[in-house]
Amino acid sequence: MSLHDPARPSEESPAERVFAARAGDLFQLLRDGRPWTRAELAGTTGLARSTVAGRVDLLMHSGFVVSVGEALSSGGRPPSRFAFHPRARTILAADVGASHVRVALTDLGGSVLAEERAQWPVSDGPEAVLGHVVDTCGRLMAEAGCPPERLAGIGIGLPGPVEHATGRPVKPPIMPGWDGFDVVGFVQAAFAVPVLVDNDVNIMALGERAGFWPDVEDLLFVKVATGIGSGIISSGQLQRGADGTAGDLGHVRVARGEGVVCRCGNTGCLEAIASGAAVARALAAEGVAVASGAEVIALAAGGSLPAVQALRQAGRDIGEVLATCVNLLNPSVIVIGGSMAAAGEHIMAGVREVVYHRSPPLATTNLRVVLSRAGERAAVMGASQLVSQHVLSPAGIEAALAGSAVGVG
Amino acid sequence: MSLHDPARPSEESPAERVFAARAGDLFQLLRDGRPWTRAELAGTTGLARSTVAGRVDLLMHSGFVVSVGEALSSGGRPPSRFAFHPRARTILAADVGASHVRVALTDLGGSVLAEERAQWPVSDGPEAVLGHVVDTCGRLMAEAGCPPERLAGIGIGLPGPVEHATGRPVKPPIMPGWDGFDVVGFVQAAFAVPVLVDNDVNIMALGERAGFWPDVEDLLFVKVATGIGSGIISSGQLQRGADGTAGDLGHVRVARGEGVVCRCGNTGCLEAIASGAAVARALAAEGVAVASGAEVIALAAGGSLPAVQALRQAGRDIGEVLATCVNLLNPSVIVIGGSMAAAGEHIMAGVREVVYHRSPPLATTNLRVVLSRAGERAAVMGASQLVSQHVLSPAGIEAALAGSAVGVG
DNA sequence: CGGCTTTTGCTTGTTCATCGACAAAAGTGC
DNA sequence: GCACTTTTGTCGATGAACAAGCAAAAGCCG
Repeated sequence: MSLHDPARPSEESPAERVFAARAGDLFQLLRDGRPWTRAELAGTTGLARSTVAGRVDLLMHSGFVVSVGEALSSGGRPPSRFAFHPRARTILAADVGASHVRVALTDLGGSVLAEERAQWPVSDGPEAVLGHVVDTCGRLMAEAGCPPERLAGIGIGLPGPVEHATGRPVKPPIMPGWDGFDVVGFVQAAFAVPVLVDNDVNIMALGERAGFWPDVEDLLFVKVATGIGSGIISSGQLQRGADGTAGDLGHVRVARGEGVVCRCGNTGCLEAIASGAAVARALAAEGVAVASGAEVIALAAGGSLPAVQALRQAGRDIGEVLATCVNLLNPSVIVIGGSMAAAGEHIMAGVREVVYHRSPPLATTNLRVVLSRAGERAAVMGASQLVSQHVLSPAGIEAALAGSAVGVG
Repeated sequence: MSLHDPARPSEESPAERVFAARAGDLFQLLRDGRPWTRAELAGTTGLARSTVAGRVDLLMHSGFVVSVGEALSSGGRPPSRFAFHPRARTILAADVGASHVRVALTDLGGSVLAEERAQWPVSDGPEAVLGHVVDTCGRLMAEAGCPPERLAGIGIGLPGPVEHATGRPVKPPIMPGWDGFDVVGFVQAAFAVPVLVDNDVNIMALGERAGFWPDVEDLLFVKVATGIGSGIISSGQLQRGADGTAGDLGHVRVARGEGVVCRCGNTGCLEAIASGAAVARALAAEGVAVASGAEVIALAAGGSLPAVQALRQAGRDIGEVLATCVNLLNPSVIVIGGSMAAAGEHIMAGVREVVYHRSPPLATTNLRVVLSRAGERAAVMGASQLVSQHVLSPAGIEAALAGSAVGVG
């Protein structure tokens, strides 16, 4: 802040210390993963060395922080260094898609330790699907030799609107039987740990950011697959909107879709002309034998000109909507993900072409439009992130410290 | 949170108290304006009565809280009640428009105590315009008999992109000479108080929310005047985007604008067909003698059918873009403001027509599209809010308490 | 190999916030 | 008018957090 506040003339010694009152706050400094010495911590927080030493002791006993050898000596005894230990606990992350379920075991840093994917239609209903999730969770834990008390929490992504606070799906269009289902309760019957649920696109945005854009405060993740959706991170925070339906790009109207009927009932929706299914349909109408978005991608990879052109056009259509998003949200990174992102540069070229042409110069000088780097793992990474955000927050650490100290592997 | 955290079995007495550690935090409870008794505060915070009593004493000495008589006795000594005292300090709020300057003196609750408006083109440059602002500020303070030490801060809205953190305009299109100007420094040379600067549409959103939608977390304020812009409040927080240009609705492409050249150089911008100037131009081309948006409104008020139709069409065009915003941001309230909002229901009818037709049912069941209630005062109310947010935050209150205690009027 | 430097662990004393109790104040109800 | 109830302000006690000081440990440097 560049503000001048006349109330405080110059004596700042007591006010500066407001910072790290508890061990949980001190831990936030260590979360960056870099090793710290006690002296460095004392210096940046302004706390006494003895205080810092006590806090660090506490954190090391809980296992969240471990010693990582010594730093170079500067003429005297070398300082010992320690850092956040992501392996202190594990997280179960589940990505429930329209027709598949992916479950991963990750550490607190989001690194995937084990993973399993299965075909499983979400239309089978919550008990069946979540039953499978719970089974797989148990199996992954057992195989990895991870005792239950090491489990920090479970994150779950669902392919529809979710009321994040309660973890219940809200009138999801493609999840029959799931409306209002108590996902948290069901899962906690098997694992007595925090369970966090969110929309799949939202957690993909979280995952992509946590893994590859940690310093970006305004990021838009666009999922292009059977449908089209987005997760919005503004001011470093996931934005869910009033009803948890924010980021619904699929049913935004685009000029070129005029007259095309969408599955939502309206006409002109982006999804009706640029989703994987829509592109395949358009090509099939031209006489090209394709039945799905995946086949279009395969064709384009093989050099088929119509397929390449169709993908590029889909990119332009998406870009049309993204240009509006840039005007509206002014993100610094737009990430294109989802299964259709496998078409790589074909779609990207179309997106970039329109976005950079249609957006105001001030908002595009710092704008990057990139392909997802997390790929298929974006969702489980995000689900893991959802949990680690919760568990590693100052309050979460305090709670863990107050509870039993769990040993580290 | 409905989360089950096994780390804490049942003994919650020390953890519950984490809440209100300082007087600034306790003050946040009192900010609602309702009167509280000490017992109520102790009950909701879990603090001891004696502790609460001390905090309240501190706050009353600073003047931010005053006694407001006694509550009804329930058989014993009646409890004394106290509440936030908005008159404890005053705020200067300036709304710099393209061709006018409005300066208001408000209290901490945002109530306007005195106000002055003058024609003053922003193109005269920062020294001239801000010189006028500072002069007017001084005059308002003197006339209201407000001593300098009662002034809590100054909020300023400017008609262009502003880097909020530094208070400097960033390449503003209609403010020659203002690019990068140190607004904060200039004003603080005259008044040694916090000075907060932001985009005018952003503060209008803040003002509308603070005054009329205090409980709404997701609000979109749309200003329709010479240009078209918006201020976005998501998760209760003003969203400025990566470069401070978020909410720029004016240059979003709309289908009906195809081929119409906008002042920004692109074609198809919303502003080129739906702003006050654009509507007037369109009517003039049809042979109706109008030169400005204000004249169109006057004509429509007089019953001119072409004017009414033109306004309604502008509403539809704006609604087209707002439907996209609803998909993207899922707000619970959209407020239409700016000078063209004086056309009232003509524009609103068009907006509602399209928004409710084009947006998904889940996002519109709780959506309200309303006219600005703050009207011309939205900007100064928002500027005031910008300052009060800063000053009445826990940290702000702590700082004020640490400084000198100022008497109350 | 010994002096020097730097970190570390421990201990001690101080400070500060909070709590609980108690007596005075200020009402109600009989 | 008196007993009872409820709030209020004050006071001492408790306990946690913190800063400072000191000796030991563990490396550099000559």
